[in-house]
Amino acid sequence: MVMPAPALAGPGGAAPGSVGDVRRSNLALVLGAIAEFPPGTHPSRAQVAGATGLTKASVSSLVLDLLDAGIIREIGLNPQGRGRPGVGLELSPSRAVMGMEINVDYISAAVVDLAGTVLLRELQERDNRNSQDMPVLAALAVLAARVRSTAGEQGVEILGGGLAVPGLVDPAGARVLTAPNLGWVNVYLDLDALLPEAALGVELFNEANAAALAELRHRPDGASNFLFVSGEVGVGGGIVIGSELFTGPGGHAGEVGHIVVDPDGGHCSCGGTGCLETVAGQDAIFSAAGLAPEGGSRSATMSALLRALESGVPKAVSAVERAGYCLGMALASTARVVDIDSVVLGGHFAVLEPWLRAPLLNSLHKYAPGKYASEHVTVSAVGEFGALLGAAGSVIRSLVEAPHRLHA
Amino acid sequence: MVMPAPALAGPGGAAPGSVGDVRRSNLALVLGAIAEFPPGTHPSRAQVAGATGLTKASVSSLVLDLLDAGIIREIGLNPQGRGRPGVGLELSPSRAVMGMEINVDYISAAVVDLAGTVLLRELQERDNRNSQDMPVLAALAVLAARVRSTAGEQGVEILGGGLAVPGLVDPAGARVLTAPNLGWVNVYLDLDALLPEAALGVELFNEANAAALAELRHRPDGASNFLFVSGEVGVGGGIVIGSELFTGPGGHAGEVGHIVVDPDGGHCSCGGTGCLETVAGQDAIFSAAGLAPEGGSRSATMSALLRALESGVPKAVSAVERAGYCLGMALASTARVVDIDSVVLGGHFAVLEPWLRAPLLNSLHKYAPGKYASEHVTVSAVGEFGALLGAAGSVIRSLVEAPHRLHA
DNA sequence: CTCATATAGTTCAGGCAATGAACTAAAGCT
DNA sequence: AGCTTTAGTTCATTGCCTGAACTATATGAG
Repeated sequence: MVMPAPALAGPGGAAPGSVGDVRRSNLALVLGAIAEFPPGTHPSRAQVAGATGLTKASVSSLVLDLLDAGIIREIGLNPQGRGRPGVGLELSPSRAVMGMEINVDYISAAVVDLAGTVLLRELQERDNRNSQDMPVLAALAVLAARVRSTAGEQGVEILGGGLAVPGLVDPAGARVLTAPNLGWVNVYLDLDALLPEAALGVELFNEANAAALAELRHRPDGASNFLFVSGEVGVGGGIVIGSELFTGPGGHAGEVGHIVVDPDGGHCSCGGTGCLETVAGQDAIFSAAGLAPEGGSRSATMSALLRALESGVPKAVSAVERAGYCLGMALASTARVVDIDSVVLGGHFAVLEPWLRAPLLNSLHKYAPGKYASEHVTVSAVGEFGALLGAAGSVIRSLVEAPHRLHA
Repeated sequence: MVMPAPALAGPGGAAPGSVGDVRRSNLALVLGAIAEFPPGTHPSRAQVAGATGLTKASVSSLVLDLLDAGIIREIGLNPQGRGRPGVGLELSPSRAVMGMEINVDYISAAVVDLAGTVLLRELQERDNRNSQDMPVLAALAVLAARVRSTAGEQGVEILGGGLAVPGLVDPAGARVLTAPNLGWVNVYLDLDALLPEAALGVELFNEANAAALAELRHRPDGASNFLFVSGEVGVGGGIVIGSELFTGPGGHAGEVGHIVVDPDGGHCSCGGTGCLETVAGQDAIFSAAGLAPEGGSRSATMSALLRALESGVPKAVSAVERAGYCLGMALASTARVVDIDSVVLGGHFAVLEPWLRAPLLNSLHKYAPGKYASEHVTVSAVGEFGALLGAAGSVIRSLVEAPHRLHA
């Protein structure tokens, strides 16, 4: 397949292109090629040249810049059979990024190296329901500082961070627009306080979006177009198209939890009616299954639901079946709107998949025949740490795509 | 606002950037600046330099290339008050593109100059229902040749063309995958036969997508994010985000006609169940209104429907109200998936808007409160020639974005 | 009428980045 | 030991943008 001709500036972007942009672009190209080599194998400059289409001379020069910036390092030799062996190149293991998460029941921070490996992870239980933002952020800052200093003792430098939050966010403005389960509305987060003096600062992400990005990286099938649906208290989603997160014009695309699946249904927290969330959200499933969400923690209730399903309690089974069926309707509509035909189930959808799967497939077959093959309905590969990994991964990726931001 | 840093090659695209790409990119930047100047005003090189951020020297050189390629021309002088007057630049009026359309009841061809003005238009009635593709294409080729020669007599050269078809298309493969109302399934179209030896060849478009692009250009409010829904025999749609058509990974995004609005509804031609099209497509509305679509032409039936609405025939009114209400549900879901909050109604939705509007707004308010303001629900500005204009406009735009394709 | 001023557009030296060819380096094979 | 093969570097060349100097052409003041 022929690659599209590169375009320097978009049609709207009135940025003039100069020769320096070429270097920035090629720097990213080279770094990307090194990053995308199968883990364990360390490409030589010559291999990078082959992969990128650049000449050996250019690659040598670009690699030098990346070495100077400390983003990559040389490691060992790489015999190719005959001839002079190449010098292996890899992403520097002493540079890393911090993934952070604020969720309803906990806060968490992890150090992820540039290759995507989790070096350290700490989780701190904390009831953030209807919490104030300041204390939560302060607690997270303490946690982050501790993890950071542990990493520092191992010679790992933190370049930047990503924070995932369960709610609608405005990344540019560092604002959480609304996070119903935290009780936050339009709060500004002082992100830089989380990682003082980190070279790249801290970026903000929606939880489901971040998790979708983590899936992208860790999918065994290597799919680059899919919808990630995350069942939590609410139902979130992230759309990945062409290995990119599709955020829509306002940055809030993929909110599949609020697709209408029951025109005559009940009210939703979003103000709408008959949203998927009112059928397939945790509270909805619990109450339809006859389990009280109030008595005890949410995870305890989930365990109770699983026990009920295993022993075949009719009310529980039909609650989950209804959720699966309605999820299918929402996915059918989504397929039509964004032309996607593969789904990854996360959150409680992953846990409930054995019971959800059949009604989900039925429903997909009924409402969008031919769109989703059964093997394209899969379960999350990253599990509950998806948001954390995705937030970190996204920051790493933006670094790989614009390495010139690191002094070079 | 700070413009995003230009990126030469995408993350996936393994195309190396060389210095020549800078020129290509800047060529497009300059041409785009000239094209986007308010019609009637002809910018000077100095003004272009100001608008693009390039130096006067670079602009002079780039403009020279564009003049040589015949894409622009110098026109008159442009006094700026004091000082030497600038030389006006404009898109060449003697270069044009042909927009073509194959629809159920007609074929059509128009010549559109680079500024987007329609110079010539011919429409030929023709019943293409369940037609063979070859004769239709042959008839269109004859029509196109005639229009082209008329244009040639006026000194206008046709650089390329765009063909809009009511069905799913594969533009790269020049294939119509399925066009239910033409009865076409996976037919290859010999597009180049339509405009032999045109410099840029002929591109293929989905009708609703092309119409969406035409809206983009002709919208009085200048909106750059909206959903265009076109009511025809089927219900088509085109999503415009950031002034770009959003096509999705497979190129078939925006098929809002097959969003599920009635889970217990009837079968749809797509194989699904309860699709919007089964409620708001022309045949569905006609039959719910008690009008026979068989007796007489479709436009006659539409006239009958309008008369019935004007005299308040209850069945007709409620059929259209139901269509509007269900359209609202589909738009509500679409808003959630792609984060769009503005709609343009085309096709019969535009004609029926006086009766559709109230139920549509009610439904939007109920299912997606706060998403669509009333003033963001508007009627098509281009009318029935949208597909034609959009197909041509898209070809023009791709030329403006890659002018180096013309010998230069 | 002439000269100062302001703006448009061109010319030219300088710098930067990629290229391709020539060259050096370091292995395996015979 | 010598040939071959592959990795990586050096260097002259080319292309493009930039900024400064320069030419061209208008208005307006004296």
